[in-house]
Amino acid sequence: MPELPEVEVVRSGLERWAVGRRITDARVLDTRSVRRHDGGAGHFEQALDGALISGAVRRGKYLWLLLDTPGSDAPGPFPGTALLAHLGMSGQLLMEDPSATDEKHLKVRLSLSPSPGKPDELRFVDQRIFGGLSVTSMVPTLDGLPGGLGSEAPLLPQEVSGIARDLLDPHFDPDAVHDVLHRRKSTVKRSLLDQNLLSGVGNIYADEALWAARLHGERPTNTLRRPETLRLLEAARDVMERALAAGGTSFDSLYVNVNGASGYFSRSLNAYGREGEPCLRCAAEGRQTLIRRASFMNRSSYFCPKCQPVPRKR
DNA sequence: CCCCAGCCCTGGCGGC
DNA sequence: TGCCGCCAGGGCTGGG
Repeated sequence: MPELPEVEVVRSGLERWAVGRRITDARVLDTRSVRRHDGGAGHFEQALDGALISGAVRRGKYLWLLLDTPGSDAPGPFPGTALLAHLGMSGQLLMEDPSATDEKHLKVRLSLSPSPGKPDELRFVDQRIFGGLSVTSMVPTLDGLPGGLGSEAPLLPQEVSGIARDLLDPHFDPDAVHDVLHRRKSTVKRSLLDQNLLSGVGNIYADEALWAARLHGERPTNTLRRPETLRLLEAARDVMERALAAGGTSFDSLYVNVNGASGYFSRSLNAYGREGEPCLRCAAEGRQTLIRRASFMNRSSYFCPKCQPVPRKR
């Protein structure tokens, strides 16, 4: 289940292996993987044909390849287009030699212009088809700041324009997030997962960040004090940075990075998935407390009832 | 503004 | 042994 660190691993891989090369052929093998593309699979293929990949950019869990398309105006104020990708639950972007056997769930194949020492195919593989690709137009960012990591241009794919900056973005503003939270009538975990407030945090890292910051996910946001918000955001950033340093965390064996190496990292999580197991912080302090699981938005939340006390009903 | 249910989808797994 | 139903996940839509 790729979350932000895994997507960043993919982005940096694409920057190294795909940027500067031209797409010489695009083939959609399963139209469901391009269902969000306006105009259908044929148009998707046509839009990529001959395009030069000039950058690899990410915001939250969205990543995109900047395209210079032949026949369009030369680089300049014209925003251009991008190949936008979301990996969903099980998406992979793999650089492969064309002779490599097709993956069972191969959905899209892009042939790239030859480049010494680099594989010539970029493949999109996706078992569960929650992810997808589309070719989309770029629009200006509202704040005039760079659209994401990997580009200084103040531009974003149109679909990403409503997605907030993520915790690894140099322009992320924690104080502004606190101000919104304090005004908002909601709860902390729900807001952590709100991609319009901050992006890139999924269910796993939300639980890990809450555990690290000793906050309960049902805590009303309007009771948060600024230091608590900053502690929580810092914890979330820290969890993601550590995962990124390790090459991307995932305990889903489906996930592999852009070079095909598994991003699996067997570091034990502190909260997520640990129902009935001891809270490690409590154990270190000489207590035995068991991690609890609760239903949340058709998913699960894991927390320590001692370090993360359930807020009183108001 | 906020919340929730439902949908997209596959395959692993538990239960019978 | 096989079949069925449940579960996991993010993002989006539409309705309350």
